[in-house]
Amino acid sequence: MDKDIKVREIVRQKFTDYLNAHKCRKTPERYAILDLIYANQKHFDMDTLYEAMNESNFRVSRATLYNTMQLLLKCNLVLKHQFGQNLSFYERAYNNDFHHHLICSHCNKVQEYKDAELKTIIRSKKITRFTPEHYSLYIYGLCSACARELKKTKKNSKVIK
Amino acid sequence: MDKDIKVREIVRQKFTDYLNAHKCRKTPERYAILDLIYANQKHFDMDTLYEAMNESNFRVSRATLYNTMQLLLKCNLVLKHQFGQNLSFYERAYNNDFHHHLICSHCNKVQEYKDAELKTIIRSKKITRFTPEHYSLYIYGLCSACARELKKTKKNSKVIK
DNA sequence: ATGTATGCAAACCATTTGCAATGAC
DNA sequence: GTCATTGCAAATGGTTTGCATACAT
Repeated sequence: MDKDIKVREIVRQKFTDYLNAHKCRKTPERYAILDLIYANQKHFDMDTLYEAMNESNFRVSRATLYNTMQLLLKCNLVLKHQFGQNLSFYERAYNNDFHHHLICSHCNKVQEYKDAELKTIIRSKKITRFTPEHYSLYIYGLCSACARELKKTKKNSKVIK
Repeated sequence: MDKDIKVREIVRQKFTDYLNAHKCRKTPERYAILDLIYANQKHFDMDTLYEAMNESNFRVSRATLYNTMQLLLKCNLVLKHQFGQNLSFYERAYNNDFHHHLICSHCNKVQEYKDAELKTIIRSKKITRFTPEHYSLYIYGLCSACARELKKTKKNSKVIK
């Protein structure tokens, strides 16, 4: 798609600007990682990205992956999420359909949740002595499947007793 | 304070209810951990809690600490936060002055941020196929000290060039 | 030519696990 | 007495680090 190519160019440019401003080298590894992240849409973890990089024609080490990810986080091209487990999730930040996250505290499933009103209100907040860059809203609770399952279990245990 | 003792009794009761409902044993270790958490007000990490437990007259192992924390999380007496680093922070959840979190992406300092309007709006959201229990809003950005420092650095670098 | 970035392997460290001993029920 | 829970020490696994080599500048 035209749009995807355009996005790719824009984020490459933003990355270049950041690397220049911080006197970092513009290595092919760094751009290959950025490209792969922006070629896909969804959340990913480091292991998935590592595997995907290896399957592509550009192999990088885990060290480089972590190093690059720190740069991408610093220039706000990637967002990092931790949903209570010890695994970190990432997602692209530019041109991303903005959303919040619903996390099931029973099965740990994560769903995206879009709410324009919330987005607007949170962004409009003026905070004294703090300059916001981005934010994450995590809503923890029960997904419909787990709610159903738990209700069933409860009913059964009543019958048994 | 009277109020603190009352809170202590209430959360102990809630914990007892949970342990009974799940046929878990009511060990002194578990109550000692709960008491210590509710004797203090602020955020803490596992290491701090472990040290504090050891300094108190009730020594527990790290294994028990983690085990108990999982129970306290499940019965919503404790909240867990991860602010991007690999360290998890916790705070008491009952009778807690509800707040959001401002995280400086430069120095990683975490501040509490209270906003009644946000709280009300987020809580009022009806989400299809999801039953919310609690939520976390993390706002990332620059704290005033870092904003000032960065401005200064920028100015200096201009002068030098 | 210089020194940053890479790959590799080892180190790190918060958290988890296995197991024998303890103690709640 | 039974079996969940504890403490200990070892294992786990995501992330970081040290160092020699490669390569962007």
